[in-house]
Amino acid sequence: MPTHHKGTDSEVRALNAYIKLLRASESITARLIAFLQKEEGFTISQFGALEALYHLGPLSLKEIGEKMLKSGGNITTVIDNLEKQGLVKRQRCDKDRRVIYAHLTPEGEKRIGNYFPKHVAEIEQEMNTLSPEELAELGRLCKKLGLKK
Amino acid sequence: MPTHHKGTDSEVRALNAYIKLLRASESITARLIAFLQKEEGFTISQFGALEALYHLGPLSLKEIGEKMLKSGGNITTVIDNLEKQGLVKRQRCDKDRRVIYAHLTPEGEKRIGNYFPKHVAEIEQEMNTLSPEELAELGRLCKKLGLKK
DNA sequence: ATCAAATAATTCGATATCGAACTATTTGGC
DNA sequence: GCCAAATAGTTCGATATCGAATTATTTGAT
Repeated sequence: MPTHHKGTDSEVRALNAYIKLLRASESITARLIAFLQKEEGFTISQFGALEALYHLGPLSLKEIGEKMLKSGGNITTVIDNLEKQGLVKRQRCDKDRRVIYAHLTPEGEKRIGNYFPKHVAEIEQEMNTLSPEELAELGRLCKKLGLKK
Repeated sequence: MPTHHKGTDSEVRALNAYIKLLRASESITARLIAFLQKEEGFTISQFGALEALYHLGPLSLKEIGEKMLKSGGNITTVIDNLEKQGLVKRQRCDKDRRVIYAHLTPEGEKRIGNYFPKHVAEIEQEMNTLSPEELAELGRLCKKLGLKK
């Protein structure tokens, strides 16, 4: 058997908790992506962009990147692919011509508006293994971690 | 202002908890990836494969895919790139010639063996915002979620 | 008013990732 | 023993993702 890493107790506790956090997040998200794919054929990034535009209205590509925690080059690609599908349209800003806004087309609005409630229902199904109190506690602990740095 | 989704209380609780779970997992992982990139230049997938081989010994490509929850086609690519860098080597199995094992080269062993403790130390830094009791509770809640389905 | 620095978006090359089609090999039922 | 089905890996086309270089535009300091 190969040599294993020996950590301090504190490291072992941290590592175990992190692995479980990651597994939970990844496995739930994987099932949400599978559902999304089956229902609408959107990728998770396409869904993220559509959802931001749906809830916040037209956004610059930079703003979309900030919401989604993704690089500028990536947002260009994702919006390209949504525009090809006719779900989103670009519009250059008149005040500042460096900026380009993306907004939903009627078709895009319809598709995401139809899908979003199903997405939330799926999340509820995934999370309802936990009681309301447990959900609140999980939220509190995750918030503390996410704020780090 | 655009129209927002109205969900049941249960949906709202689930959605809020899920978003925090995702944010915590993504933001910690993003910082771990940045550190990994800076220290060793590995991608997260390369790290995942190296770490599995380091702790478990030689594995078939299929086994690596199962550990990493990734598709077969993806594992082929990741192992290709590690092999190009001379960190891993493929070896066809004699008993069952469909199977290919990957094993660390001495260079690969050295690189991952040197890096892994730093990785754990980073995780400890990230997670030590929470007390040992909170880490245990987080682990318990995440485990319950991950097991779903 | 001018020009350097900052900012927004795009492009490009590398890697990741999926899923489907394909190849090689093994296994199981007859 | 033979062939169909299962299994392991690869290939391919599409999308994602990063970070660095590039282009266009705006801003700020002098």
